[in-house]
Amino acid sequence: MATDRDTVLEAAVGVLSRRPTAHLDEIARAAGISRATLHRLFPGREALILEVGMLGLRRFAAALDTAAVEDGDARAALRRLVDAAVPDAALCAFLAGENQLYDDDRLNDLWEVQIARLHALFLRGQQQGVFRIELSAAWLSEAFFDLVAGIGWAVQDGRLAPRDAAFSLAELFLGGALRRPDTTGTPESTDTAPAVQNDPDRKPETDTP
Amino acid sequence: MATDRDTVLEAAVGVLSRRPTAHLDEIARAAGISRATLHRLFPGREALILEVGMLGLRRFAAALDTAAVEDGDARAALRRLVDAAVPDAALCAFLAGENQLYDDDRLNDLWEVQIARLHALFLRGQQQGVFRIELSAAWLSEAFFDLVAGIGWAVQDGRLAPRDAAFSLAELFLGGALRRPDTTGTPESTDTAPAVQNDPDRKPETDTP
DNA sequence: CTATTCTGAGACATCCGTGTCTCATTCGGC
DNA sequence: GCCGAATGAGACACGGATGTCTCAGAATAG
Repeated sequence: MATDRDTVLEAAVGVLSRRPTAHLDEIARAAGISRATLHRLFPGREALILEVGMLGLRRFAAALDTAAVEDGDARAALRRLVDAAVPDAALCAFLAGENQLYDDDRLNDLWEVQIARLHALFLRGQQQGVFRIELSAAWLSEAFFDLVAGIGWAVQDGRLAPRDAAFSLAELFLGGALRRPDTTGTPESTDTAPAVQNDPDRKPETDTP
Repeated sequence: MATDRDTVLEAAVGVLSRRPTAHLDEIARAAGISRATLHRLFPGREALILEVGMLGLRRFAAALDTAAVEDGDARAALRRLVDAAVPDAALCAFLAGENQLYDDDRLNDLWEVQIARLHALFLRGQQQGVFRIELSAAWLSEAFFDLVAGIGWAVQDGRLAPRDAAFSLAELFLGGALRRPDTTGTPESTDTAPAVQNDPDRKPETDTP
């Protein structure tokens, strides 16, 4: 069944996102299968890496879809995207580290499309007056993806609790590190939760001890 | 002379930060030397990688020193750190991607020390009321380093102009992506440059076309 | 100008990961 | 309980990167 392949791919990500040069032995062990079965599922290392990348891009594209980033207020859309993308942050971490070494056309095209959607989101937000215009939309896109990857690494290594991931990402990226001098009555607290309290309707996610 | 070694190491970073599996041939060519000379300078691949990591950590430690992150207002200290660290962002990008695969004690110890200094800076800033306390100092440290690495990648690939690097990093990290509803009269614009203009006294850096 | 040192180019052996094979064992269906 | 399919374990050859060597040419000091 296809689920089996995806399970193996996710296990592979867990190893490859931290050590791109990991041997196939290690990946197979992490997936709980033998090297022979790994070879039966994927013709070779190159094919495995490619499929991991494709899985990551499919997940990120799905996150953009479920978040409906093309609709409505850009700030709310970004918050939705954070919630949708954080569960697959490990995949994104892998993509962030390895996307430049691919030379597969399908994957590169898919990558460009997703980045363009992210870019469009920030551009729209700037036109709406929601996002700052002093920072280019391209940089906002890239920095957002870098932080998603950082979330993935931090969660994977146990430095960040999964339940804090979405909040940490959204708050830092949207509001920055500086404490707001006075959060009462700021216009941006009208339709979203204020910066100083947790978003109550984010899903708690499973803890990984 | 030792400068020669560092020159080779910087060339190696330019290749390794994007492709950790690059062959020694490629690294030697990027450094403008032959593979034989590369072997004369560094006993082997492992030693080369290790020295690249050590160089990155030394540079980052030097940036922490010159920025005097232990002194004064935390926000101003962070801005100084940004200016000091951005020129070596490529080194930091390499460290961010590879620091977990080292098992050298010297390097790991040095790494821990620098991260602790960064952590202390954010903790101090939180105690001063400068940085937000809803985000843990550990996450702020990690996210900051991730963004420095992102700056390094973006500049290296030509997606971000070097002259915009420090500004983009400082503004996004400190202020976030959301447009401030009203920047006039905020206490945080008293001792540092306002958010919307570039820092005039940062060094311009050479453009890489 | 000469001698010393350093560098580049190439050849060579070695090591390690990969890809493929076979065979015993186990799981699941009948 | 029997049979087929799938899996795991191991062996083995291949390929490529690495490490080491030699030698010719260039650079530099004297």
